[in-house]
Amino acid sequence: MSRVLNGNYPVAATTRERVLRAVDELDYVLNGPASALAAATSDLVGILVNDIADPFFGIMASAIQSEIGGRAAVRGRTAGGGVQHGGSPERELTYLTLLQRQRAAAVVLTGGAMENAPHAAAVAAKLRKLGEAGTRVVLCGRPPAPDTGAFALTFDNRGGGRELTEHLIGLGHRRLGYIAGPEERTTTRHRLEGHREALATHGIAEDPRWTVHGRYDRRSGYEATLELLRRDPSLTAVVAANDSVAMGACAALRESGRRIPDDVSVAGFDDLPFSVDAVPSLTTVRLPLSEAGARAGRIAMGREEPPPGGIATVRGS
Amino acid sequence: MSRVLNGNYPVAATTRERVLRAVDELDYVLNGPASALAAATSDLVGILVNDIADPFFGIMASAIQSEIGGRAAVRGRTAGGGVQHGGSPERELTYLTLLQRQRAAAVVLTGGAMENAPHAAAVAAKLRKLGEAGTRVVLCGRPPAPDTGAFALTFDNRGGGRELTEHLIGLGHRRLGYIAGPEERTTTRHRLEGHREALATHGIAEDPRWTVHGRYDRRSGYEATLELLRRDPSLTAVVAANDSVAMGACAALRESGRRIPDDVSVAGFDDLPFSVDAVPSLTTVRLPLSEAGARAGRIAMGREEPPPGGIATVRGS
DNA sequence: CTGTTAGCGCTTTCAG
DNA sequence: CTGAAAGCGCTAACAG
Repeated sequence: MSRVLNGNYPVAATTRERVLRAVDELDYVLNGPASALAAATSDLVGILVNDIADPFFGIMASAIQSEIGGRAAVRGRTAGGGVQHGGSPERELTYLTLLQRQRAAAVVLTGGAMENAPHAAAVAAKLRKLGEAGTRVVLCGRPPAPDTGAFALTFDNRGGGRELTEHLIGLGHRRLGYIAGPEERTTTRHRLEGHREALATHGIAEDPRWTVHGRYDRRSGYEATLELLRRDPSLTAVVAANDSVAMGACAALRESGRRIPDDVSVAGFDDLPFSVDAVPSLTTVRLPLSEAGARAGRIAMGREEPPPGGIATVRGS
Repeated sequence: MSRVLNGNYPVAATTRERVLRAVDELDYVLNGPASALAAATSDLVGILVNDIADPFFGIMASAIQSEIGGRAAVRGRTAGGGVQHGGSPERELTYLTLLQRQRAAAVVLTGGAMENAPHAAAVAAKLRKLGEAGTRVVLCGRPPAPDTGAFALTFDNRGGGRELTEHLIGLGHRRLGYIAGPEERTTTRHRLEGHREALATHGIAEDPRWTVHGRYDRRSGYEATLELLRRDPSLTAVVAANDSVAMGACAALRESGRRIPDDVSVAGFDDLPFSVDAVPSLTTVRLPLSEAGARAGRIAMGREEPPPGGIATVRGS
């Protein structure tokens, strides 16, 4: 009987005993879809990531998952694997619909959002609809989505970008290359804005040759660095969109015969586990991936009070 | 009407048109649980991983997912996140039951299995039951589970371990430390057996001081290396359970004032993306993570013929 | 505390 | 080709 299995109803100890034994003998397993249909809610929570092979998302997903104990469903946005075509808008919506179809109890969207206007509007509409249907929506490491009812735990990408560049400027650098992420992504834009703020603050004029866009992976960092060096061989520092890109940059610099950090300094973003082993070690901005993920997971489960106003910036320790 | 949405039934173009418009206007979304209940099958496929924050699993999961397009559900076995207590047996079974409850269309179990006898039997029983219920079960990077009906795509951990150690022996090493993974794991045992085979082949007597067990993470590699050096400071090579462990080993060696590879050689396993950036670069065994994952995904979807006999060893390229 | 009953929203027959 | 009807296995509400 459902009453004993769900434990949300008074049952005599003796009856419970009897039911439990029967369950055991027939190794009966509750039918999830039937429960979900009858109760009009499933206990699934969806986690949307760009690419689960990327530790940036893996770490957040792991933290979220550890908080929602045994009912996770991580769904990749882009396929990852072979063709890494960056976050594909259609797929993001498709996955959201899938979760909506499953009547998910909660959905956590991780990482930066795409800024393509129509797509952003479509996602916002979808989030609102999910919220109305009773699904808790949490944005983790992603900017707020106004008027959707979604809770947001954001990172201070702009501030991080600014501090990183200020650090390099403090070291005496005046010609800094910048390898940005894909265009039309909030993460890309915010980090770049922070970088520019730092330059402006210190009266360094921007040179358009010093910025190049790429993907968030190592190969892209390698190629972009080659391009940067071609455009201006006198650069003394390279700021990368994230740590993977920074690793690619290091490889390209080494191949070009430059020593790090003697000839050129390299800076990254995210502070992924492998960064500490880069030799010589990388300057990078630590993002509280685990902390944010854990908190997002708890909010998704309704076990933690959402931040006042529904929005909070999670700071590194 | 379900007939047009599922497209598995002849419908007049005009009727379809009418339905589609209505769907659009009401932004109607199919009720997943209801479909699953009525049809007695869901289209979910579960992916079990030890720790999604570990790129070893992330890469496989990504590849699997890219093949099952839009119906993945990655479920972590151990929580990952903070306390990395290795794969917990109970949780593995719990997740399997969860998938069984959801009437998953398929389940992919990734990575090594635990060798604890009662637990292994319990898992085998569960897999058999899943298979009987019509769920396709695929083991990816995991040894076969006899008589369960599960398909297995295994890695040649033993052969890889052997070749790795032979490579080091070929370089002239005679005193090799070995940092093994957690005990009672197939992966750990197979790699270690390969290592020992290589030693035996070349007439090198094993010294019990040279082997130490740890976890599959960087910190463990760091600590184990310190222990190894304490036991025998004259080691000239360290073979690690995987690349993360190898990174920790490198750090410990450097701190102890040893140069790599001049004083001590280090070897890893898995060939994860960051390994290439370890300087000087790490000798490591490439595991076909993506290839195996992709194939496992296709088999799970019924889009690829399972290997003859249900078992295949996936080889690196 | 416990037995009974009416749906949940779909898929799948079975007749038109 | 299309309408109608019978469940799928469970939960929740209602009487005992």
